[in-house]
Amino acid sequence: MRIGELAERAGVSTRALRHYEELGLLPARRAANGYRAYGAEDLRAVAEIRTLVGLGLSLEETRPFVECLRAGHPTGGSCASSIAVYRQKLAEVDASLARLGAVRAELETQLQEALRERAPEPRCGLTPVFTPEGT
Amino acid sequence: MRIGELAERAGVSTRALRHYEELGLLPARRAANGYRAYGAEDLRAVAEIRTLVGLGLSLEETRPFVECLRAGHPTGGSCASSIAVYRQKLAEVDASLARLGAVRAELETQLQEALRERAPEPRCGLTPVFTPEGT
DNA sequence: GCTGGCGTTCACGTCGGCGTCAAGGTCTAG
DNA sequence: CTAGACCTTGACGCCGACGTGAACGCCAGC
Repeated sequence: MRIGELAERAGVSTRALRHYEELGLLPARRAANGYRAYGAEDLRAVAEIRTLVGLGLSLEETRPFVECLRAGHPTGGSCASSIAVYRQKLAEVDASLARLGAVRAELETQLQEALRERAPEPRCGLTPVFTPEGT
Repeated sequence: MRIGELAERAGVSTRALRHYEELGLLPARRAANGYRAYGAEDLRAVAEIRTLVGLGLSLEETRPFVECLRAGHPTGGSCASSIAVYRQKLAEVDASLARLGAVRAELETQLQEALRERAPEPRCGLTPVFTPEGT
């Protein structure tokens, strides 16, 4: 399989594949004419990369997984280094969630405060009034 | 107040202040010698910017707030355009929270699955064993 | 006058993950 | 033979928010 086919089957650009190769994530055999030659295991590797990137890992962070696959393990997550990355990422995501939750609360507070300032005399008991600025 | 003092009092770099000026966020008066001259309202503006950036807004998104301040309003959030940004940001944060929650769940799943693969024969009933790879 | 600490503008570097040319080589079908 | 569809390497562009350095001006104190 050449780079175009792999790209299409993996749903990525050829540029991306070359980029992965530059990073050493996806070393390619070469045909006699210099064209990159890929196999099914490479499709597997690219799929693993895209899945993990989709979960928020950087390309560098996918390296243990890809190397794990290349080492013959059934899944990229079977190795200790991959599991360490999972744990670390999980911790990072938890931290992000906590921070984002706090940010959300603060945004909500600020918004309500701003709304109070702009509506100093709310007419209670009336149905909500259409306010063009609120769009 | 010159740029160095404002930078120190606001807790940002002079480069950042010049960057804000480039963006038109922080126009500065000039002294006779060409030095930028700032007042208390500029300190206020920079504080507003930093607070909002801390909440995840881009510099561009702080523009309505800064202009609101400059227009003489008591707070940067008093204007309709600022409130719109608040609402939009809140929606974005909610989306991020939802997505990040899903990602967290998926990471957790993958981690557990990976752990199961690596420990096919758990010795039940024993106290947890120290596993150096799990660090 | 000279040093040192401020200020000025200009402009390139950084980080990640590629996009997008440019200039060419390779192979296949007509 | 030639078009055109693939491939190659090399290298610059992009986004945001500045960092960093060069080369220079301004001003206070000694």
